[in-house]
This record gives sequence, C-alpha cells and structure tokens, in this order.
Amino acid sequence: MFPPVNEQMDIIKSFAVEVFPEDELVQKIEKSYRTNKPLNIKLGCDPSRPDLHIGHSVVLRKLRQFQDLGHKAILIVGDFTAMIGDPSGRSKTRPALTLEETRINGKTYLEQATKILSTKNLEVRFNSEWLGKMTFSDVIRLASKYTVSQILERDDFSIRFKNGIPISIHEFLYPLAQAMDSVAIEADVELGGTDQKFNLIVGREIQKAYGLEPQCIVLMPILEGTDGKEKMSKSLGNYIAITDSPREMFGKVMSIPDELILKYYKYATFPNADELQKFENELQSGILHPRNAKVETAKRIVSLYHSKEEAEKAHQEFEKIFAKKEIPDEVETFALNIDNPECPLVEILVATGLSPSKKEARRMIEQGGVYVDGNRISDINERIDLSTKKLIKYGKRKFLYVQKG
RNA sequence: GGGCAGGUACCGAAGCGGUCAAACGGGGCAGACUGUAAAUCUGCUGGGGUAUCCCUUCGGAGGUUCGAAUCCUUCCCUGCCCA
Repeated sequence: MFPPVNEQMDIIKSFAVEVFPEDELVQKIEKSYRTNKPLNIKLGCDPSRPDLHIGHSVVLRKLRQFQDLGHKAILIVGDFTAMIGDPSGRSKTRPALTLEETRINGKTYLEQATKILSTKNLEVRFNSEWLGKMTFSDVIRLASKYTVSQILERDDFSIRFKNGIPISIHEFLYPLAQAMDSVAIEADVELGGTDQKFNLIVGREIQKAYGLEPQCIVLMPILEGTDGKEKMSKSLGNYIAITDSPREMFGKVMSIPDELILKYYKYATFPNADELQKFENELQSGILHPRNAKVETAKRIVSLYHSKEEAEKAHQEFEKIFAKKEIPDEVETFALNIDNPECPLVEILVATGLSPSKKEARRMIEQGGVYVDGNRISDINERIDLSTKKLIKYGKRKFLYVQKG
C-alpha cells in the first residue's frame, strides 16, 4: 500500500531544507510500512491572515506529497493561537484576533489550501478544541516544562530582548501552545518553514515531556517576496496570492529580480528532477534568457492555480502590454455620472478611483504617467470630453475606459 | 515603588520656540533606459487650491506664547537601571 521506505524518504527530502532526525523518521516510516498505518503529518496554519500566497504553497505542496504517499495530513487551524500572535520572524508583537475572526479566516484558508491539498486524507482541527479547555493549572504545568533561557534561544526573542524591544509574556507561550497541538494530535511529523524551526523543536520536547514519541521535523525554505528582499507576506505587499488572477499572477512573477528565478521555479512549482536540471543548466549557461526563464516560471505557476490556457493568455497579454505597449484585451468601462461631459482630467482620475487624491493625480500627470487615448497628457488642467468613450492609462499598468454615464 | 531614556509621516530615524508638511534612509509611485512590472539612473512621495494661499499631522488631553513637533502640566504607552 505504501511505497518502499527509500522511495518515501527521497520524496520527503526533495525540496526540503532540513529533515531531522532522519533516523527517527526512517524508523517511523518503516513501522508505518510494516503495520500499514499512515503517519500523522501536522501542518499548522495561521488564520490571522487567511490569504494564501505562493510562499505558503511551498509547505502545502510538501504536505500534499505526504498525502500522495498515503499519510494523513492534519491541518491545524490555529484559531486559539492566533489570539496570541506568532512572534516568529517578527520584530513586533502581532495583533491578537478574536475567536470568531479566526474561525471565519480558517474557513477561507481551507478553501484555498485545498487548491493544493487533496481532500481525501485530510483532517482539519481547530486548536481551540484542546487549548481552549486548558485550565490555568494545565498551563502552568505546561509552562514548567520549559525554561526562560531555552525560550530565549530563539533569536527573534533574543534579538528583541537585547535591543530593548518589548516581548510580552504571552508570546513566550506561543511555542508551547503550538507544541501542545503536536501532543493533542500525536503528530509523527511536523512541517514548517525554516522560520518555524524553533517552534517545531519545542514540539518535540513537549511531546517527550508528555510521554509521547517526539515528532520528526521537515523544514521548507522561505520564499522571498516579489521584491526579492523580504519574506513573502501579505502585510509587506510583496506576495503572489494563490487567488490572484492569471494576469496578476503572471505579471508578479515577471517582476521578481533575476536572482530569484531559480528559487521560484523550484519551490513554487516542484518540478521533477529532469525539468529542474535542464532549467538550471540552461539558465546558468545563458542558453535560457532570464526573461524567458521568468516567462516559463510564470506560466508554470499560473497553470498550477488556473490552467494552461489561462497561463498562455496571461503571457500573451503581458507581451502585448509591456513589450508591444498595446492595450490589454479586457479593459473595464467606468460610467461617470456627471452633468457636463467636459470634465477636468484630475477629477476623472479621482472619481474613477484610479487615483486616491487630486494631489496624486496631478503629480501623476506632471510626471508623464497619464495617457488619454494614447496621448500623454502634460497639463494638469486638461479637460476631457466624456461624451465619447475615452481610454485612460494611469501609470504603468492601470487601464480604464471612461464615459459619461 | 524610585531613577533615567523614549513615543515624529507607510517603516526606520533627525529635528528640540518661528525659515517644519517636518532633514536623511528604506519602501511606494512615476519617468528614462531595457530583456520584463529585473538591474541602473532621475524625479515625486499629507490633503485642497494653484499667484509662494488654506487645512490636517509630530502618543492623548489641557496650558504658556504673537507663534510649538519643539516649553509647562497631566494622562497613556515602551525600554533600561535600582528596589
């Protein structure tokens, strides 16, 4: 029923940064193979921001691999822990959410996650189920299993501590709470990004303290955002959401710095060994032009969340707008409710929502970023006759037809 | 509980009675260039109005002053040290 152990290990280790302790994992898999029982593979998700992006997809794809190997994926919706706010990789305390908010977000999360995960051997648990039941003495018992210096080993804590940036006590509890999830579901393996390493190790320790076999850990790389600097995240605005439209998705991939191409190709699409080898060789030897490498990567990514056809369309549209500087196929029309069709351009820009303020609209015109029917407008007092439909181009990529309506 | 240092625009960080809508850096946006929404370079970056005019902003609330982000009072928040 299960593939052979070696085969499983190869797949598990592919694309992972770290898998440890490897010997324990081999043993677990051997046992599962012998007894024909699937392993519990845990992945925690943070419902405080439910919009999944390609950065999340790396670890979700890994979980999917486990599912395909026949193991059981257990998605922990951290509805309870979201109230704490995971401090990982953050220099600031995160805002806490209410239970209801996290519940709603959890749902959205799941809808999106199943674009990658199989619904077959998938179990979804909310950690308020057990964390919410813990009494204060339970919490004290849990807290007694870990020391302050152990917790301060984590560098985002120690850095904050050293720099005099506040750390609230409840943040110390976060890794412990997450560890309790592993206890509650008896996780055999926990997946996470490399930034989760500390939390996952705490999970091992706490499982041991509660008399359980400790989980093995699979760490996946963190994908940088489209800016190429920071980790991909919604709050930084450098993300490619898995719900992005084909056009957006394609464009965003095209905007990544060249150095990131291989990483995106690799971790956002999980190519097979041959594909990867070929791509890497050609890119490095220069046979594959970086621009084309991006095109290929973008197509692959769009295909994963939409379809091959959509990807092809997005590509063509991209070429049209940016290489040929033409107008995209689908441009919305805005019916502007005005009395006099002769309307100052600045006001049109604000009324249509293209520009948040008149000030910015003027700035944009002054900087030569506004075109009406293909003509660059340089006068901020320009009036536009809207009795006929006019095409406005605002900045690099905003297009809109406007007409008096 | 005491002492000290702080809280400035999206973020970091200057300013310490008028010349402050507030230096500088990052981010963002635009333009040029290009192989792309890469890289690089240049410009812009509170709002309204356009004749160098008005409004809102420097943790909150009051006050001093012709005039405050800058001084005083008080409150809230944070860090460090001492107890």
